[in-house]
Amino acid sequence: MSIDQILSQATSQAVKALYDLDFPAANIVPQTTKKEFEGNETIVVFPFLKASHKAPEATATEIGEYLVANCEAVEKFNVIKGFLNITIKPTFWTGVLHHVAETPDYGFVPVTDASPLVMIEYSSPNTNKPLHLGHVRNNLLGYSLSRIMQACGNRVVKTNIVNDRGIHICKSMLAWLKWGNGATPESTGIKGDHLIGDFYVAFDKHYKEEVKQLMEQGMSQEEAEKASPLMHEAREMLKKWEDGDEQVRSLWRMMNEWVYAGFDETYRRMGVDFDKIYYESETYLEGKEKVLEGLDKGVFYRKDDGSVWADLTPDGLDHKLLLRSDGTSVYMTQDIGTAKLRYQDYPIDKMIYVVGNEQNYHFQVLSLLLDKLGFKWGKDLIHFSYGMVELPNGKMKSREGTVVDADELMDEMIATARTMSDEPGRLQGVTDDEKAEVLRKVGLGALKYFILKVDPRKNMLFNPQESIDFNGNTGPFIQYTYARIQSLLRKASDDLAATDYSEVAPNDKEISIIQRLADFGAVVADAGKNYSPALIANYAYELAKEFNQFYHDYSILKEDDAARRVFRLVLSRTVGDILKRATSLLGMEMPERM
RNA sequence: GGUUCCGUAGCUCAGUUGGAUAGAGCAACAGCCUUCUAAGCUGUGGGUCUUGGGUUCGAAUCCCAACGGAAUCACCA
Repeated sequence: MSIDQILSQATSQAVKALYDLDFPAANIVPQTTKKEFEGNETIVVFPFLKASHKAPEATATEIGEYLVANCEAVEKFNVIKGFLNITIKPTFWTGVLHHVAETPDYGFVPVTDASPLVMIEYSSPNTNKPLHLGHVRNNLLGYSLSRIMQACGNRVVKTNIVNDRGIHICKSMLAWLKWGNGATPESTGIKGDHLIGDFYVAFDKHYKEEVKQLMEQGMSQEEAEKASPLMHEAREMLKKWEDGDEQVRSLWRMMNEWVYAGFDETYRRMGVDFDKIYYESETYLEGKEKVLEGLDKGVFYRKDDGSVWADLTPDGLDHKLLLRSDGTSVYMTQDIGTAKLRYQDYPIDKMIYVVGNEQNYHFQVLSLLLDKLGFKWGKDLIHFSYGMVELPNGKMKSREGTVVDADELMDEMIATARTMSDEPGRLQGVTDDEKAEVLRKVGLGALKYFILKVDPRKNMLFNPQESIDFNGNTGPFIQYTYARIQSLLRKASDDLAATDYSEVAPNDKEISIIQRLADFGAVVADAGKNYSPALIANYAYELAKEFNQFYHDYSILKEDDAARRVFRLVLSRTVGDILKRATSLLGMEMPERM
């Protein structure tokens, strides 16, 4: 049982004994005492005043006296206004440290076959261009979330729905046919996804040119866009694709393979993966049946022109189109189809979609529709809605060339890590391979932490000029702290298990670190409940920071008292363990030295 | 215009079932490498928590309104 729980229960008993007040222990949440005051844990007594009929100070004092008399862990207390500051017996904290240090997977809830099954959809790229900064945020959030949900005791299935069909792919294909001269990733040495992206840009360039010329001939922009022969050809191609034209299909397959090879490489570098990949080309027809089923059941209705709609006005929303008058699917229909397939494949208890906040409305509607169609997880599906990544001069626009490419970004991060590590004395005596590995971990760690430390819901700013910092509240700072601890442990010759440190009384700084270590479980649970990797990131930073201060204040290896020395080494090792475990939830890797 | 989200230091951000004097990092300035890793540590300066009401012992946090910003509101995906 944790200290918090002990105090909650004891306080609950105290108010019952003193004031005959039934106050559930679950509603009493002790807080860590602020640094300016003496004590470890603080209980706010204002809620008990009505029952005690006494002033806040008197009430707090009475409860404090009760706790000292009846609660084993409590040493003493002091009262300031309505705040009861409790000091826990120092050796009690040593026991807490021992518990955290000796519990494998402390803070993680074990997963069994009976655990709820959570499916997380993330990434969801289009196959006509390489991944950019926006995808990076999506991928990192999605992957981190999957780790967190797993740590909270869920079976997790990571899934990716690849948008591999549609007009955008045809644009790239058409451009390749027209101006590609048979270029392949092999012949050009360009990564497949980038090659396709280049053709997509080429199409757009020529198309814009065409529109411009048509407008000079007197058309309005709208007319010109409609009349464009290029766009017309692209649409023709899409039609042929849908009709299963073998030439178009084989070209499509070939180019998609190039893109997938490129994506795979990017995913691998980023450290994300998937358990199941769905392709829209295989699912986009599936939703129709489900919609017609809904039509039969009377949850949808048909208009005179044959189109099918859902009336969502009772839910405060609008009417939503589900099938066009020609019977074809729209975006929403496809998502219903994918939901159907997924539910056939897995017994899903909870579905999480990691998709940008520009689609909030879409998912609000999807939730209602899936619920109406009888999916048990439909009503409380989670749209993990994250904010846009903005650049100093506004949003990223692929057409204006202001995108930050994912591959380039990772390269730059690693290059920056290299210049930092070139300082004399750093990473000396390690092989080039090991060094490259450290640089990779640090560069990517910086990127991951930078993205994940901010509240996912908020838009965030990315400044490529200033790039990402490696000092202060950053991933490398946490990695550095970890590397330092490993160095310390390498130098400690003691057998850590041999010396009994249970009688060591920690000082304030040490208690503070132990408190934080013990908090880890609660932090993981909170992160899972709030779907927030940022909580983990901030926790890891605070822990690393506190340890760094501690590290500077004490010469651990030169400590004369053997028990104390072991105590500090165990404390250090445990901080390292927890840092590693916390950052693994962010997809970060810890280097043993840096 | 409807709906949703956001507004905290010069900048980027924490602050989560309402708690004590609102915190970090960056940037600026002043110190600390003969010591377990200086990607570090210590110190200084920096705030009308957008504004105005309300709820109460107590509000950055909850409610209402205004202002400012973002997203969305297609027989596009």
